[in-house]
Amino acid sequence: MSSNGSRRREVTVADVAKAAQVSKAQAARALGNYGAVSEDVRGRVLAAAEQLEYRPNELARSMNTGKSNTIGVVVGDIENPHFGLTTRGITDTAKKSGFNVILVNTDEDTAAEVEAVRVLLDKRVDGLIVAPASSVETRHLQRVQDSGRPLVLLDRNAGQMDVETMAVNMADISHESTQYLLQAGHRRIAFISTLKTESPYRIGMVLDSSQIADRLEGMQKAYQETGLPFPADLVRLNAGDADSIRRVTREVLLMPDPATAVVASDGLIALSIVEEIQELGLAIPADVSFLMYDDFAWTRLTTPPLTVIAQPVYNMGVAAAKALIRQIQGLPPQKPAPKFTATLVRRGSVGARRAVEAFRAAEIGCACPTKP
Amino acid sequence: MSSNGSRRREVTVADVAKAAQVSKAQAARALGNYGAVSEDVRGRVLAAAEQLEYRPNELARSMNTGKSNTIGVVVGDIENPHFGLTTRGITDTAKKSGFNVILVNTDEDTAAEVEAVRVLLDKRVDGLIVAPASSVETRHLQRVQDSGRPLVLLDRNAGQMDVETMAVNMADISHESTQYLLQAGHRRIAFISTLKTESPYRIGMVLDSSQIADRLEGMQKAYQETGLPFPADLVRLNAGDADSIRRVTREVLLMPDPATAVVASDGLIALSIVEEIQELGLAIPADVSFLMYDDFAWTRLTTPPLTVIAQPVYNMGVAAAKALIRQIQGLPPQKPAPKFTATLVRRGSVGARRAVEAFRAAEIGCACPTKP
DNA sequence: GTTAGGATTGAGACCGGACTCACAAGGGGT
DNA sequence: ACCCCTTGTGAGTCCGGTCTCAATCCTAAC
Repeated sequence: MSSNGSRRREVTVADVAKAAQVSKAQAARALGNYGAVSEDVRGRVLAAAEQLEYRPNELARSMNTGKSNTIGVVVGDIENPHFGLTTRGITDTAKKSGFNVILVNTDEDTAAEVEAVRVLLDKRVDGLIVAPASSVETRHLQRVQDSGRPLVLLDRNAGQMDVETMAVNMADISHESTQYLLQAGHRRIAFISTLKTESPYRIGMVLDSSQIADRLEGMQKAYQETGLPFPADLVRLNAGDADSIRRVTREVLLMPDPATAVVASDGLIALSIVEEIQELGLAIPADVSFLMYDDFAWTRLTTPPLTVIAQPVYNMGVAAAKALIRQIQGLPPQKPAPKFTATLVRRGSVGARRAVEAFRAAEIGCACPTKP
Repeated sequence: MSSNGSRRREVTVADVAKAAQVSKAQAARALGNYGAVSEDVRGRVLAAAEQLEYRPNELARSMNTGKSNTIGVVVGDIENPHFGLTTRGITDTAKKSGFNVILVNTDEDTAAEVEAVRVLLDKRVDGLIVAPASSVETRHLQRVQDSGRPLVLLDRNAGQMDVETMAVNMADISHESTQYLLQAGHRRIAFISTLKTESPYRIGMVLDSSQIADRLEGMQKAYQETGLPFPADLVRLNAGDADSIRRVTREVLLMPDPATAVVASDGLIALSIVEEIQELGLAIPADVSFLMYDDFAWTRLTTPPLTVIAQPVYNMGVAAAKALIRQIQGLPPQKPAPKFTATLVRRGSVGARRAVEAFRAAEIGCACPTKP
């Protein structure tokens, strides 16, 4: 109905001022609610504004206040409910303080992350929350700090940078859950992650992700304490897509000395692993024990319900946003930095180790010739 | 070279111009890559920019180009993987064309949505993608249209507004899946949704959500064709939180003439329903058949795998972003408006109706027999 | 040797608000 | 009546870019 072709010029303070027969300065004061304005003028201006459907141009406003009331959030993958919930925590909190969120997805690609940070900085966001893809490549984050723009990290830290970081202590929970598996009799525990690396894992390798590094450290510590050798051959990284996750799962379960327990690095990867286990005809936990990071609601619906490592993801999002906003407002960081602890939720997917023979049988019966 | 202490003033074109010993206009041309600039000047300017680590202020740029290269996305709940994936489709597509995304969560609250739209408009986004909470309260969307700002809707339409809308034909798929359930012998089919309404459902009621309305229409049509009465008493709305979902589930399954099949309106609600069914000691599909909207990976992991209505959510996100960007660039809408069809994925949670007596038994002696 | 015409260039006008400054008017104190 | 101080007000600057316009160069054509 209305002509949309010719975009009508937006109404500005000047227009309102003219309509209210006052100076632009007065109109601005009345609308911006600052300075001294007589009741008479205020009334006329507000009426005119209403009449003309005036809406302030936030861009212009941001321009000379230097505040955009917008924060940038850079995550690896919103599709992953882990980040979905965290994002929810961030946006909920941001909204309460009048901030909007520009969300950028990096697909865990550092180059994309660097670009994202640059663009957000160019857009003059008031601050950034980043779940860094790499804990090593951190120059871009350092640049954010240098420019004096507030920054808060999520999930993983960035080298030895001194930044507020909202993350659980992965080493501890990994240690605890590995102990749990070891106590159940497992010796061959596989750890499968999407983390991209140049070469296959070997002990002592420097990993790009502090989070994964910590988890492996926790595992090793548990093994060490028990005096058992750490099965580094079962640490499988680079399980990027569903196919490679499934292939890796097959490998660790069908190899000569197979894994008797599998740990999934996140909720997305877990889906493919469990599917593959089911497809191999193996039963959880009778044949293989299973443990995953992140507690999603669906993990209670499988048979058996899955044993998981629950992380307070929503709260971490909330805390990250709060910390960032505090920084933006120039307040000092919260006195005792908030600590987040993950908890091992024992449900039913971890059982006692079974005799290896069963696996051998499975291997032979499957007639799988794959062995690189 | 690197920063000294704190907040250095941002480098501007003027600074670069001075360093390169040219006028501000020339520097701007060289940097903005427009107008005529000699090789000599271009070189000096770019060198100076590099040297000073110049970064353009996108705010200022947006201000007089009128383009912010940002689109606003307003959804009900990012936590819901349905929107998570859609959002992924939107951001992926937007990024390819150089657009950023400001994401706002409304919690399916119309007031919040109105506010969100206003704020985004004030921020001068180039266009909006909205999954409207209400198909009735659409003044704010009309206002977007009137202002000539591009708009694309997701999932649900808005009254009789003429807007590009990316959504599946819910009536059709609902009709199809209801037929499927009816053919399996089910007569008492429950439909549970979070949709907020003033009063309980009754036939002919005007619903706020076109999507839910269409689904119910499809169900009714299927019943009508079979000459069977539509069990309006089993349509349960307002199942907002986990508790009420569970309560409603119990109600429809334990009432005198109980439902023999349950349809979950979305993937989030489905979790609680299935959990409650399991807790009641009922078996799927032996005791109750189950069907849900949205195909999430985890639905393949339950025993039995769940029968679902798969919607091309990612693609709808992609299409919405494409359509919006097309509008922003002033191009005409895609010739044949893209059609999205949902598909019924028959897995294993729908079975033949069981004798009602079984339910009576379950109701009376919920000394729930543990399943095999 | 001019001269037309395109390539370069700098000054300055915007964009739409926020904010500084100079100045007028009104009230109170002495 | 005089001075001080608190409001109220408009003109104009600024933020950091884009873009117009007129002036200046330079080179090929006449």
